[in-house]
Amino acid sequence: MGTTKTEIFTEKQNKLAGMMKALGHPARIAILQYLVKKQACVCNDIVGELGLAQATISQHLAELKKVGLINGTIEGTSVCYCIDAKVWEHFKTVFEGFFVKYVNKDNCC
Amino acid sequence: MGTTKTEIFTEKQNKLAGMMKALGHPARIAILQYLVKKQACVCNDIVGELGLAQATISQHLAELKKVGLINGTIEGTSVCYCIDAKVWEHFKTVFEGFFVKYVNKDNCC
DNA sequence: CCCATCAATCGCAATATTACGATAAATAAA
DNA sequence: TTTATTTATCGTAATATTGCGATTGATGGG
Repeated sequence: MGTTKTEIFTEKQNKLAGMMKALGHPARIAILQYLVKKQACVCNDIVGELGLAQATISQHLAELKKVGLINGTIEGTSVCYCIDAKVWEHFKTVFEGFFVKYVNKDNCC
Repeated sequence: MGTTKTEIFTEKQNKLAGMMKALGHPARIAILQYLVKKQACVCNDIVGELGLAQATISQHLAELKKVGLINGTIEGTSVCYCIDAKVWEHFKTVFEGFFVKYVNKDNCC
């Protein structure tokens, strides 16, 4: 128990849920919004922006990297992060695809 | 520790993250897809559709209800569920608003 | 009334997530 | 070389999530 039963769902369902989950934390939302706002690579002043410890930010960055939403490139002694435009677009498309499917009929409730 | 530090984020960031989190599990994705496919109120044959115990499904339904995505109306001895069109539309709009903000410039990474 | 059925809730166990201090590894500056 | 800075990782603690069996409360049929 305690583990999600991924084997009973389709690959697509698991993938979509994973994408949503990656965005399911305010720190990760904030990080992405910051990167979007800066419209450029951003060295890790993210730690200064949010009120979380460096180790915690690093963990959140790793999760965003895991789903491919951000890239990090080593820049001397620090690391620069930016949004992966292609993956960002993919997320957008997949999410739109999910929500577009519902056409409002006359439901009872 | 262990708790998300909601107080350091904006209301909007917390809300958006909460919405994403609600969709961050394949069972909840599957439930919504099923309701969308049926395009109608659906009594709890959802339990038969997915391979999860009744108690577990009930929990997932409760979470979807919590964010308002579905409504449940008592129909005799069973309960009928359907998607809340207004909230569905709201999710769609908010998600689109989040993703639209990124315009691809020439980034370094 | 008595029994069957359906769905929410309780209680529990297993696992995942969040957060942070401490440490390690890498590079830059002195 | 020594020191400072930056970031990933480790270890740990607190809390949340997932899943299920059992129970409860409600309704309908007999």
